[in-house]
Amino acid sequence: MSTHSSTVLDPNWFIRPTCVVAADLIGKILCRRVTDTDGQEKVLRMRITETEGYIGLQDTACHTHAGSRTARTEVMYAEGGVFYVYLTYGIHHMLNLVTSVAESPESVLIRAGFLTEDSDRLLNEMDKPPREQLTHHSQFAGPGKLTKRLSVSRDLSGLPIAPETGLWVEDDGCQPPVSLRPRIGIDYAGEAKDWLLRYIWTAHPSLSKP
DNA sequence: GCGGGGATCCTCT
DNA sequence: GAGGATCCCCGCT
Repeated sequence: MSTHSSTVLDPNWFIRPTCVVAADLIGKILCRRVTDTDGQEKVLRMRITETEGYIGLQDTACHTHAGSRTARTEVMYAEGGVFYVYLTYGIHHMLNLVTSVAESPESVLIRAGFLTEDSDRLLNEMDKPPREQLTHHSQFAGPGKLTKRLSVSRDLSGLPIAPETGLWVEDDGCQPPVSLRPRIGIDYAGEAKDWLLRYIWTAHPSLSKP
């Protein structure tokens, strides 16, 4: 049980420079409304430990590089405060939060986090296979695993980051130490692959990589 | 219409 | 550390 009070981040909170949002999101709580086995609505709460910024036209690792604008990437051109979800490697859904002003197609990828204690117990109870029930689920290291466990998929793309959509972010005042790293999995991106746009909760065990 | 590649993860060695 | 899973997306014809 948390004794801290949390406030919901308004979609307008994301209409700021992408690097600032990506750094500020470390320690915030990603909240997902789910239905448990009894048909009861519950909320899973995952504290964010790792993000990456993708900064639009000049960023060769970004889907909107050089102004590329397709049906998939259209939502990135919206005003900050909506989701951008896409499929990669044919398997994994990637959860992004669109940032900055309209026509500035940038976003923050959520890469890792860990469940609050209450949510960890809830997810264990919801898992059907007995073998899974013994597994400790609290660490969500990697963007594909994270979306799978939180049931995030493409149908959320373009919807607002708000409780009405069932996925939102809360702030309870947590301010962990943050370090910068190069982004993961973008070796093809020329000099942009070395940009320090990956933000991590310093030395946290839930990170996808140190 | 088609072909190649990808902001990953898991398994096997 | 290497490789396969698996399929949407995009660029080209």
